[in-house]
Amino acid sequence: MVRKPSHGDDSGAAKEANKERKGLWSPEEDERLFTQITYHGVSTWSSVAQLAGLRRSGKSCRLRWMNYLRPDLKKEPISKREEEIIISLQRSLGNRWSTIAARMPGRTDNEIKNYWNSRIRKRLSAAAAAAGTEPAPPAAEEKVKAEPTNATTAAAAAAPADMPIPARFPVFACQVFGGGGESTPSTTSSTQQNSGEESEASVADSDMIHFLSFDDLDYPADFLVDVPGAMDAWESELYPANSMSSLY
DNA sequence: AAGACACGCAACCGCAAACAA
DNA sequence: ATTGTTTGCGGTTGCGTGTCT
Repeated sequence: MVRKPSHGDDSGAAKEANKERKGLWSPEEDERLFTQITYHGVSTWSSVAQLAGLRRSGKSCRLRWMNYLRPDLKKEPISKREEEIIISLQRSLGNRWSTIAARMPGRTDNEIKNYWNSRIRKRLSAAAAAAGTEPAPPAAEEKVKAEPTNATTAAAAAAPADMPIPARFPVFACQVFGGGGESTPSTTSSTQQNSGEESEASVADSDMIHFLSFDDLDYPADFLVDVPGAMDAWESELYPANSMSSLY
């Protein structure tokens, strides 16, 4: 795969004009895509590309929107706290980056995957090498369902016996576009409603993006994923349809 | 100052699942 | 039931940039 730094540079030939563009996105392309989705939403991604006048595949448009243009993305670097969450979720779920990302508001699967591959994995490997042990293998699907693991036990031990599973884990409330109606992109139209105060807050300030990040929590990262049922309880309360991916 | 190297990140690819005709 | 299309995911690649020698 060869990817040229081609943005804005279409070497002119007429037959090239109909060719799909690849490579980095230009600011103009970003603007076209953003405007198209903001004002008209998404029916199919290939139609978005067409309507926006972009010579990009629908797939490429989707990726650009999901990983870069989406207004609800966090721009700041991944925090220490978030890193703990990633490590913990990866241990429980394996390399299911989209599932992990769904539990980390404002973060994308690509971002988390990159962060894992470029930083955490190396660090864990180095630490394991220093300790003379193999790095822990990615969690298998069965591991999640299996008997409590050492990590689980450790986390359970770390959490006070009487620590209740919080009624509500950190709430992700995102209402990007005010007003609704036609101008509301379909990509956000399925934003889940939360019960209670958070949902009211998100509606009250409808042009703002609200996050209550993991950093606001007092619970240890392990606790979020290792206490059996905790995540499910959280997820099912916030997302009754059990469809985290429908957020986007 | 310049070349080599390492790292982070954006974006591609292939595949599988979901959906529509 | 079958076929074609679209979407979503995870793995991978390679460019751009910072750091080191």
